[in-house]
Amino acid sequence: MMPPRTLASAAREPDPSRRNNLSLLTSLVHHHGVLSRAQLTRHTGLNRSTVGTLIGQLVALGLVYESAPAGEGQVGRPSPNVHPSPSVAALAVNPEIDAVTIGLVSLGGKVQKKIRFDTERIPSAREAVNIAAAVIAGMRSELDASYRITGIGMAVPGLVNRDDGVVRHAPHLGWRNEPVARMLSEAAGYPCQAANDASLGAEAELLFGAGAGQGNLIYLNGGASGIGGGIISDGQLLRGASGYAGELGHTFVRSGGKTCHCGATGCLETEVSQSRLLELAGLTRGDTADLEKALATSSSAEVNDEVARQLMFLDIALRNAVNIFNPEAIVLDGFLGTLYALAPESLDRVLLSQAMDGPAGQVKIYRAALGSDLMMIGAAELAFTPFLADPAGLGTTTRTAPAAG
Amino acid sequence: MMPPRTLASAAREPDPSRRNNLSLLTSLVHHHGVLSRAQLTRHTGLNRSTVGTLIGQLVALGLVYESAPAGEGQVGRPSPNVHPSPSVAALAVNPEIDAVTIGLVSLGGKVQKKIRFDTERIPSAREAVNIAAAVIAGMRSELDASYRITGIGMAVPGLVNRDDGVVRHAPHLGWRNEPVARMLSEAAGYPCQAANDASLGAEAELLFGAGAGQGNLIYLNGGASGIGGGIISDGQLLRGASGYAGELGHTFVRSGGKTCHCGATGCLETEVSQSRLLELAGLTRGDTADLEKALATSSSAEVNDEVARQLMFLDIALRNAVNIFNPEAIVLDGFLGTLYALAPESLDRVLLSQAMDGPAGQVKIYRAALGSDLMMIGAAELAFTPFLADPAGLGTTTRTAPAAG
DNA sequence: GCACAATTGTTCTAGACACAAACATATTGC
DNA sequence: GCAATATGTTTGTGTCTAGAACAATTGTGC
Repeated sequence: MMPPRTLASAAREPDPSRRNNLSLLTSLVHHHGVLSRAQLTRHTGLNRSTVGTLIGQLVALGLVYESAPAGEGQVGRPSPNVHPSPSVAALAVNPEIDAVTIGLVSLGGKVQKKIRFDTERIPSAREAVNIAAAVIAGMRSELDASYRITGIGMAVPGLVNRDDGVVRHAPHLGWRNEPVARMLSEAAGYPCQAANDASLGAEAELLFGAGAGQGNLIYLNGGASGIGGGIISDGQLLRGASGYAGELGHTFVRSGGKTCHCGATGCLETEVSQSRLLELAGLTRGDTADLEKALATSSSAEVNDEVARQLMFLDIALRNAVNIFNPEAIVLDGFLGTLYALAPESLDRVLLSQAMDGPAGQVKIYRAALGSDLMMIGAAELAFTPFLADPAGLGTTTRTAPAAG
Repeated sequence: MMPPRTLASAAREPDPSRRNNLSLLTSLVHHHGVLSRAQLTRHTGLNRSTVGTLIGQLVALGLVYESAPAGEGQVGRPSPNVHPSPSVAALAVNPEIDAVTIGLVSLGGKVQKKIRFDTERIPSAREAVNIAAAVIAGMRSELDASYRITGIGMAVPGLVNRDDGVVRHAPHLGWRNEPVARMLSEAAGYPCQAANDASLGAEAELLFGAGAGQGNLIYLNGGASGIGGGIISDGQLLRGASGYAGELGHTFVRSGGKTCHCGATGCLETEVSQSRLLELAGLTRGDTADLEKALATSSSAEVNDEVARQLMFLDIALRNAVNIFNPEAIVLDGFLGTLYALAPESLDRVLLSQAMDGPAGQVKIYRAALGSDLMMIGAAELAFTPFLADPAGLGTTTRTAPAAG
């Protein structure tokens, strides 16, 4: 019953051990930026000669390139540096209430291009997809000429089923059950995956930002449209059964609080909000940067009270999270970073005294480091992940002649 | 041609791929109990012939044995069943406020022996270790004759640093900074690891109990000494930076609540407690079984109110946990299982309406299934884990001489 | 009952791969 | 310059898994 064998076009399957080792090396280079061959040998524990052949294969595939050794300081033969190829890249898409941002991120986490398309009103899923597809179509000739695209990653502020890329509910965008990944994939012609924006932010901060190197971190982002969270445990993003995990914005922090749009009462997101701060600071419209400036210079008692109140609720949520996760780091982004900057010692102290001895002992709070590139890097990681799991697999998908970086 | 080579005493290191495959097979057999060779072939995706040689090696090592095929129903040559060897076993130790329980659990999760040693007062760490060591010494000749022991696992109700086996703080036992793993290891002569009891309970329920087969579950246990929790995410126990993760008993559920022994206010553990229920039910002393009987037959309004109150707080904690983890299952043990049994539909309904759409959609609540064997199985898993990671490695460690103590 | 299909264990062979050893190369320190 | 050190490179070897061919065992159709 066996016809000759599987179709000849099928990619040559390498042994799992080879695939695993290539994946390991590529991931290291991607996440560290530059590493010497000797460093790679030490990090992987592989043999010198093995690393040699593996790097050779990666170079032949065009995934990394080697440069002349730095050549100073060390005794012994200098080891060439291995860089991620800038021509391997992923597309990133981030729809928000007032814009759709499209980015091009190359291996190594470098944002090569970022295009923010402002919208007059909140975009529908279809509109967001069309905008993204149009921008990508515009870049198409450049992409085909100079890049190998691993796919598209989409960061959506809402509940996203990571398995099928369906947005279950994005309250601030007003989306419900939108299969955005499939829509964008069909419209743009690249494979696409979607996930919650804060989860991707957590991943980006873990790999390239404030939490670099930590295995356990909590990322909390406060924006115009609420509070999102992402949790990294043991180096892995917490996904949950469908990829909905991480909704720390709906932590219970107050008995008898207002009803949240999620249906419950006393959620962190309803008690701690940027809009209330903006209002008190006398800013009718403004972003996080404006807010920070206003709050730092304000001496109004009303403002100070509100800041203290919000810090108290933030503390309850963080205490909870620390007890549950025992993280090494907490990364605060957006206006939550602003709040923390206003009174860092108070939050540090309260957390230390109120959370349990063990978990609180080591935790450190950081402000986010990646700024506006964060979402692009996080979303791109979504498209890099399958590629990193089998770097040689992309070889078969290679598009027309690339130019060297 | 062959220079000295590495010292002859060094264990023969198999290739990582062989080790990995042996580990995979052994874990499957351990967690499923019995599997046919054909099933193993399908589950692992390995070749028939490869599975053959691997099973052969495991049989030679005495880790599994084969039995005659069931021989019915299926067309084709019958495939022999592969069983975990009952002679491979781990020791389990669980100190509590009124007893120390020592168990012997064999591969496959079967509790072969369980000895409960009642204590007149709360045991100190030294006393608990001495009791365990004495019981193990008593079993020593039997262990040496009929078992291969992978090690000792200890389940402690408190914060345990999993890396070094130090109990940071066990409030109900009154232990602080006790290096119990090292102490017991020295006293009993077997390698020992320690972890939080509820975390191990979660793992046991995942592998052998109510949550079998689920990748994401939350386990909550309510006992005489408070509420402990364990979280399984993507098939892995959440450990956190030091293994302290999972303290769901200290989730914030009430503004202005009493101060908990942990230093914070409004913890789940202070609002939902077994002792208050026992009191109202008129039981001066009693365990969970007594309580369940009393509550089910009681018609006192006072009791009903208290049950409703506790259910409300439990719901807040569960809602939080569901939003954060997006689990498939919640497993309630101890008196929390009792509470749930009293009004299952109310908890189900509230959870569905108050938690966010996505995460709550799929979650199911179960009562724990393993009963009193739970802690033994969970603690033993602690000692099985390193063995399962390298099953062939144990062969070299096989004991013959008993003297160690 | 007997032939045939279906499924699985068994044996043998070949290809892939990582490692170790020996050799080559490049830099530091004296 | 020369030794010491560290690393790239080349070559051979042992291990391991997949695949093919064959054997064994059961169900099914006539």
